[in-house]
Amino acid sequence: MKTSLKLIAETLKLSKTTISWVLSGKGSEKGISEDTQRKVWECAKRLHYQPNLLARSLHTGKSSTIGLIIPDITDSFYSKVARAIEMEAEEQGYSLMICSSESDVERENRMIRLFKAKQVDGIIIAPTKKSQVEIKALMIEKYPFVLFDRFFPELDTDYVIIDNENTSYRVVNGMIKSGAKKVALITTNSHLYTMWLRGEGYRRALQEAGIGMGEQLVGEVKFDHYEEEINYILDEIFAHVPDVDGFFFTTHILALEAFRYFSERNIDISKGYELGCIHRVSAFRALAPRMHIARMPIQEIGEQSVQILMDRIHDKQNDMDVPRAIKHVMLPCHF
Amino acid sequence: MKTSLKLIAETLKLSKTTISWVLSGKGSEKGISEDTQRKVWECAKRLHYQPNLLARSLHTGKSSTIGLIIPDITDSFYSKVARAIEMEAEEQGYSLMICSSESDVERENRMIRLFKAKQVDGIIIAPTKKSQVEIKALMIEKYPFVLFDRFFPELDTDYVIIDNENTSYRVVNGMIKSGAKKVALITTNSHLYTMWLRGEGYRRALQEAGIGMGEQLVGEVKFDHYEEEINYILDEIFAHVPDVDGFFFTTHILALEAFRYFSERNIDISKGYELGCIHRVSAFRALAPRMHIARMPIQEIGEQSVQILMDRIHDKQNDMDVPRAIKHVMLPCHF
DNA sequence: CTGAAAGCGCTTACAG
DNA sequence: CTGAAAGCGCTTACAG
Repeated sequence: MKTSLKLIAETLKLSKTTISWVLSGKGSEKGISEDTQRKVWECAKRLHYQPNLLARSLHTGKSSTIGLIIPDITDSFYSKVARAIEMEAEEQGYSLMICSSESDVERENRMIRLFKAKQVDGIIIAPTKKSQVEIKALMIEKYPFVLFDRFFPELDTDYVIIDNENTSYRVVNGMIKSGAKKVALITTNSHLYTMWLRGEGYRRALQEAGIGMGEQLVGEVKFDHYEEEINYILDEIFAHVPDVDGFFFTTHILALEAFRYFSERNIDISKGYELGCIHRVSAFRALAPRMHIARMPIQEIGEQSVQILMDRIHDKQNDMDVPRAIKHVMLPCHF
Repeated sequence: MKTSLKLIAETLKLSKTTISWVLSGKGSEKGISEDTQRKVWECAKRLHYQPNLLARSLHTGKSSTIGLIIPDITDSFYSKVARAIEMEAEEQGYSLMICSSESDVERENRMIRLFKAKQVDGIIIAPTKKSQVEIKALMIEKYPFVLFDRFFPELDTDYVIIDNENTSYRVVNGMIKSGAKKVALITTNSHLYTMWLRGEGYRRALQEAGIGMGEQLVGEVKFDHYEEEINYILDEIFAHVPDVDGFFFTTHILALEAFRYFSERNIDISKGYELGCIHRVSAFRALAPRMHIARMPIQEIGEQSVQILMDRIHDKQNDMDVPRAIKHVMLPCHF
């Protein structure tokens, strides 16, 4: 038989109440004798008692668990944020459930519903473009949640993002300062506001420098088949702008794929080209030590997301009538 | 008020029982009139009813959830296996909780206890070397679990691993066939049986080829500070064996770090060197397209781990007296 | 065709 | 100092 409060109570001929008080550390506070307390602890240990957290949560109405939904667990950016969130949550006494939406709206919606059904206390989401149905439901129900990395300008939710426009601007600016005159933009998913902003920063940098831009320097990669498509797109750029001397990648995934292309085409990018990218992966130090990189503030994203969520959770549990203001956190990248 | 069975029952002036039957799809089976069923569904939808899975699990004794513990969620191998496991589990009607042990035994033990307290139906673990306390507890309690990637030869548990010895052998053999004569081994964590076996494969390949080996060709990197240590270790190898012409890395992380070293030292590994590695990351296609790589059978590891766990879970739920035999699955890598 | 009742394992007012 | 009792939201034998 599984060890439960009841079993301990019967063994010791005490009530479940007493056992519960002692084991939850309220023994002395409730005035239970030292002697009894010792016996209870001893017995719990002997029978390897493990409280059933489901039962506890069912009663208390809180699970001390938060859910995290990311588009892709194998993406180094998201997995690093996941780790930061896990650490921060743990510090706050919460455990984390991680799910991957695989950038699939339906999957993401399912995950949100599942988290709610499992009574997580709050949810952190890096949403997919069209995920509004369940997100709106969360808003209506006042279910604690916070978005990160991506958000919906038309929805008034908490979110934690990086300053995409300015980050891009600074990276591209650095490339120009280093001598690049014809900088190409390699990007993807521009329908995401986050990605669109990265394009804006690129454009502003070129404009300010009085450097020409144009359709021919912009490569929009469809993310579904980026491996093949990037070949075509880079080929096109080289064909139309033979003197291209810089590539700004809006994500590390595109950059890595481009390196594969350069290698296959025997293009030596170590001279004559300036490269730029948002988010650093370790391979870059070998592939392109001189690349202009904006490092994601992983730690800060994790901490802020958890912190905001904690506030929402506590507000809800304390039944605040006047909710605190929506938080929009925009973090700078590291250079 | 939160929508519950009770609320629907009161609204419809029916019993909770009826609502429960209908909503769990057993309406017709239990002979509940079409009309009532329609009403129940309509009402549930209107009130946005979401069953409380905690309550259900508490009653049924199963949570339809499995736990996964990996040493590092940001490691591309583990995160890919995690994704494979998530997909496979979902197909079996289970959802997944992922935790990272950060290669910390105490953390891992805590995670195992937490999973049990949350009543997950089973656990999949890529264990840290010394994690035996809670693993043994799982064995004693007959709690369903399966190890992957790493295992304990002295413990009789289910596990899914790759054929480490033979994989290494084949990679190094390929390097030798391509002309390498002085192949260095760059490895780490050799106290892990898994890693030790990879060294064994290397040694067998050299031996069979009648190629000399020796202390000077073996670099054991302490994993804690591998970034700095690999510099020292590679420097040593070049110093003592100037004509070294091959490097076999037992993990992709070491290989990536070595590429950074080669780049910093201006060593052109594209000629005159054979390289080998277990597990492929996308950067390799740009860094060293000719590298000899054994690709991890990610999908198979995920599927097999989940499958074995499912069997254990079902056996337990059906109270099998005669447990089925322990499963040791050893998968080949892809070449 | 439908319902009353017990129970999963906890917590927590309330009572003495 | 300790206990009896209710309740969290479900499911499921049992009864009619």
